[in-house]
Parts: sequence; structure tokens; C-alpha cells
Amino acid sequence: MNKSDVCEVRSVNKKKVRAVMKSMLTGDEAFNLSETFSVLADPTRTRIIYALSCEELCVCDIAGILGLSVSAVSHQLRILRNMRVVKFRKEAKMVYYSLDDEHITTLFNEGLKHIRE
Amino acid sequence: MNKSDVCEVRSVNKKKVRAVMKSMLTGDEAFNLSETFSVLADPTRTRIIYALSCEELCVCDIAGILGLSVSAVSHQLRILRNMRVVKFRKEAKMVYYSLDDEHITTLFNEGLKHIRE
DNA sequence: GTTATATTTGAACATATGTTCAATCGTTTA
DNA sequence: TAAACGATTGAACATATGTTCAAATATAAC
Repeated sequence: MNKSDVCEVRSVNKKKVRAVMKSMLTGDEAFNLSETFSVLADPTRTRIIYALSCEELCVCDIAGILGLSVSAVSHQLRILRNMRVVKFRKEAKMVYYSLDDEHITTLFNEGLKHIRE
Repeated sequence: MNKSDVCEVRSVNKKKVRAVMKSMLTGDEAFNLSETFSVLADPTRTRIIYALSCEELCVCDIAGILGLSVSAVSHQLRILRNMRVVKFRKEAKMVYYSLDDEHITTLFNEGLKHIRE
């Protein structure tokens, strides 16, 4: 960023700028917030979350429902696991996944309402 | 996707799978939903949205508040404009931006609540 | 009209992300 | 124990995304 990219006046309305800067999100907050939304920012993951909001499902069946490879689904489930959006239990050779985070579920439903209106 | 990637049984629980597939999100819905969340899935954009939730601001001041180049901010504002998250008005040489979408704002606040709990 | 300033834009660049493919791990069953 | 099957993983690949830089617009002031 060279200096010509910075508005010469430095701030057009110093009072407003100061007020906003005072209450501005911290870097961590902005990062965590956008990271939370990132989980829902992919169609495959939203479809997985939708499916799991209906039923507890094994990886194999999720892949069948979505028409994707088991591997692709497993990679996405890892992301959802890391973000604690889903939980799983093992039964024999199968691993069954279900939703684990009511906050994300609320966000998800809020978003669904938005696009369906 | 080769055939070995598909579960042999095809579906472990056919009844569950059929039920989920019946109510599954369409491709368009999944795309629009994830697109909506994508808007909020970047720290720069969440900071811009936060700032605009405090005050109507010109591009120059947003850049100053975020410590980013005017160009970088303008590029992000274009995305927010295209998604109808923000609106703007021109006054002299300046362009003032403000929030335009209450749905997104609701999502944003819901997310903020989530990370602050 | 020319200069200065606020903003936008396009191209280039580096980084992040999602899927595929092949290999591996763990459990079950033959 | 060996074979079969569900799931996970890592590397490779293509695509998407965000910032920078330089150039272009647009409006205001001289």
C-alpha cells in the first residue's frame, strides 16, 4: 500500500471514525466470525448439514444422497468436525454423523429463511 | 469418482436415505445459501459490515478504520453492493456507504452472539 | 481547461479451497 | 489369518478469492 492509496485528509469525519474505531471488532473477533460463516459458505457442506438436520447418517449414505465420492464427503466432514458442527459415533464398521452445534443450526435456519423469502 | 468410491450396499439405510433425498435442498438453494454465507466469510467484509452498523461512512474512512488500502476496501464494497448488503449515496466527490439488508444484519448479529458466548 | 482528490476498475500475484485419486487404517467376517 | 468393506488421509490438481499496483473515472477547486 503506497501513500497515494491513503486519503490525504486522513479521515473525512474524524469524530465518526474515532467512535467506530473505539468499538471496532478485534482482529480475533473478525477472524472467528468469518471462520464461523465459512463453515456454511460451501454448497456441499450446507447440503450435508441439511441432510443431518433430517437424520443421523453414515458417511456412505451422505455420499449417496449428495452424489459425491465418499472421500469428498469425508474431507468435508472433517472440517465440520473440527469446527464442532457435527458429532459422530462408531457402530461396527460404520461411522454415524449428526449435528452437534445448535448455534450453527440457528444460523443455518436463519440463512435458509433468508433465501426462501 | 470411480466405482470403488461408492458404497457397495449403495445405501445402508434405504428408508432414511429416501426420506432425506425427498426433502433435500435443490442445487440452487444450496448454492444461494452458501453464497449468502460467503459474504460474511471474510474478516475484511465482517469488519466493514460492523463499521457500517455503527455509522454511514465514506470509502476513505472505512479504509482508515481498517488500516487497508482504499482499493482493497472498494473491491470488497463492490462484492457487498452486488449482494445488496450495502447501499451508497454520492455527495460531492465522496461515496457514502451504509447497510441495506436487514436479513444479513440479522445473520451477522446471530454470528456475533455465537462467537462472543 | 487544468489540477487535485475520491473512488472504481482490471490485471497480476499469492494464497486458500474443494475434489480426485491412491494409499492406509480399523473392524468385521469368511 | 486373510479378505472385504467403511472410512480417513495426503498429495496433486484446478479453481476461487483477496490484496496490490497501475491506470481510469468522476467531481470539485483553481
